[in-house]
Amino acid sequence: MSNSTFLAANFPQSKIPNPHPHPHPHPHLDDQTSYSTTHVMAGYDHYHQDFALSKYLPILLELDQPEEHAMSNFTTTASLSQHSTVLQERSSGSSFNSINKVPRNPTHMQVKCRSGLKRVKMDVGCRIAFRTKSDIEIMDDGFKWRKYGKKMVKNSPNPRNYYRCSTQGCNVKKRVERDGEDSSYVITTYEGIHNHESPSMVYCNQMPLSFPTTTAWTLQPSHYSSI
DNA sequence: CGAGTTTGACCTGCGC
DNA sequence: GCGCAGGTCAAACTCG
Repeated sequence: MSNSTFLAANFPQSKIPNPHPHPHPHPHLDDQTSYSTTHVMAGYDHYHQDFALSKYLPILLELDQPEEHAMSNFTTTASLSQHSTVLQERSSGSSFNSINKVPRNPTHMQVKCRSGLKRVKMDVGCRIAFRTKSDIEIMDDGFKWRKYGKKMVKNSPNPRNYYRCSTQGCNVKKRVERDGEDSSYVITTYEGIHNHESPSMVYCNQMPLSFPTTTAWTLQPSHYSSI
C-alpha cells in the first residue's frame, strides 16, 4: 500500500481541504478531489509547503484516529517532495486531573500531585517539524509571527529562532533553524493549532482561498468574482 | 509612537 | 544536588 493511499483511507475526505479550490496553479490537482497530506503537499512548491503544513496538518491530526496511526502516517511520510520532509508530529496528551491556577507562562499550568503543586507543560494539540530546502529562513505562510527568542543550540553552528503567532489569543509557536548537517535546509517546527484564519485569507464566492499572499497575487484578478 | 527585534537573564527539566 | 541545555521573559533598542 502506498503512503498516499494509506493516508486517504484513514482520513475522512470531507475534512481535508482542497489547497487550490479555483482556479489553482497546479493542473495535476483536480477541483473535485479531496486531499491526503501527501496530496496537499504535492500541490505546493517548496516555498509554500511551510504554509501548507502549518494550515493543513493540524486539521489532519485532529481527526479521530489512534495515536499510533497518526505517528506512523507522518513519520513514514518521509519524502513529501524533493525538498521537504516531515520529521515528527503530534505531542502526547496529558492526563492531569486538576488545574490549579494559570502561571506566568501561558504554555504551562500547575497541577496537584502527591507532593503538592507541580508546573507542567500544557498539551499544545500538535507539533509538526519539517525540513525545507530554502535560501531564506522566513517563508510567508500567511500568518503573522513575532520573534521572542533566539538561542544557540548544541551540535549546531546555527542559532534557533523562536516565533509566536502575533494574533491575540493564539498560542501557536514555531521554531526555525538551519539544519546543522546541511545548512541549505531550514527546519521549521510548528506547535499548536491556529484558532483563527490566516490574515492573508482571500475569499472567492464566499469560500476562503487558502493561499499565502505571494501565491494569491499570481492569479489573474478576473478569476475573483468577489473579494 | 507603536510594533517588532535583540539579547542577557532567568526558569525548568533532565541526566548524572 | 549540581550542571547543562532548551525555552521563555522582558527591558532596551530599532525601524517605519
